[in-house]
Amino acid sequence: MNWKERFPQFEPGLIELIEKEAVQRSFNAGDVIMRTGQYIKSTALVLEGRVKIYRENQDGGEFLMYYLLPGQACAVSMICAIQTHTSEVMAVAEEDSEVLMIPVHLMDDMMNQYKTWYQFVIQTYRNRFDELLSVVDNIAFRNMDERLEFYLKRYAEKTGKKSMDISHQQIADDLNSSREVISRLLKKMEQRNLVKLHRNMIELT
Amino acid sequence: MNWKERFPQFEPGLIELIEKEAVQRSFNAGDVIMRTGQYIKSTALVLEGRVKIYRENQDGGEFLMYYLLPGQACAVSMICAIQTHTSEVMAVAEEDSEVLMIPVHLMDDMMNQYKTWYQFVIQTYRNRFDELLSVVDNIAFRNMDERLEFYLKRYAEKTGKKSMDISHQQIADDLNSSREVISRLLKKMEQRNLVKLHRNMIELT
DNA sequence: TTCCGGGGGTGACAGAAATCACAGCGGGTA
DNA sequence: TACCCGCTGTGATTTCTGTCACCCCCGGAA
Repeated sequence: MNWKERFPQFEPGLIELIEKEAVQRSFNAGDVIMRTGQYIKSTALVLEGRVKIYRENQDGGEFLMYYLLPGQACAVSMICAIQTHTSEVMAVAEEDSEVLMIPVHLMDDMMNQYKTWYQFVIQTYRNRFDELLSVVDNIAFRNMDERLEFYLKRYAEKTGKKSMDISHQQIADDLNSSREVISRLLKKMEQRNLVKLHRNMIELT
Repeated sequence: MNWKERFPQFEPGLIELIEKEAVQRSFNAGDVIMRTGQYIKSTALVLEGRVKIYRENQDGGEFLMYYLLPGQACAVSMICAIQTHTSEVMAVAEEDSEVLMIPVHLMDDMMNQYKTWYQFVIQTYRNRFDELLSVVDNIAFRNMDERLEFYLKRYAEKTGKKSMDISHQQIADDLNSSREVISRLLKKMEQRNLVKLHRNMIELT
């Protein structure tokens, strides 16, 4: 699939510029696309696959904030590009993914010259901001059992799948919890007929 | 103080437009400037005082996200203005405050016509996004004792004061915790010589 | 002065979650 | 086949936090 079909709203001049200056990169499932603290040279637009954005702390803890789907962009890379120049988050490919990398030095001109780009950036800020607000809701107001349900439900929404190939340990990492807690909560959910548990796979019902 | 001195970066045409269309409003300490779910008619720029932005949940819980100081604006009111049309947060004046209200129907034109406004909006998104990231850090990775320390330290930074006129109950509300927990943690901080406790007042040392 | 309500201290307890310990199971590899 | 390692289940224990009960203290109002 051609990348342009992911961004039909872009105007011709912008498409031409991106065509000339941007680089398309492929990542395998599990690859780290961007590390916390890494110098940011490009803004990333997702073309195919699915990317998870994590917040990390010093002690090796990590916390899944949200997903990026095809047609979406990393708001953080747009922000960091101009402010701090190093990434505040980690981006990981959850599936094999295609990503379009646009050098940050072009951002200013693109914002000024191409209205469709400007609208895209504003829209990206808005969507990610909204998403961050619901992340705050979850960790500020909800217990782990509700956060786990939200986690599974969101996965189903984002992927359209009703089964998840994932270990309890990975879920615990995403929620910054521990494997035992997640196992126990999943068992309770199974007793309530919300899920069926298998090895390395969870069926959502 | 004239409002223009708070926004020296604005260009003449923009100042003229704001002068003509915006309304300046005064709030007393404790006044609610905007409620969750309220229809948004204006974008708010803070001229004087200090405004606290809260996220609320259905059960009456609230959670302080960040402060707005003079010269800053509510990113949420910019976002909601166009997307959902109702506020996702609550804004409360912590001190007597002056706020400039700009009707949202002007936003589109202002973004297009006035580069200094556009830059201001982008900058606002960035700052609030960064602030939200550190909020996520705190509640995702830190225990209540560290969150309390962050809360006090941030207050000192934002106000430049080294004493806080506030009850333990109000702190508990801001952190979505309970009065007893905050009292106990403050006592421990006092034993470590980080604070001195008084009635309705905390001295930061 | 007395009364009363809000602020603050403290112990007892309950529930959520993290941690430790250990056992069974399954799938891949030597 | 035998082995190993990662995934899962489960009990015991501890820590953190929220909740309940009850106390005293202060300051303003009557």
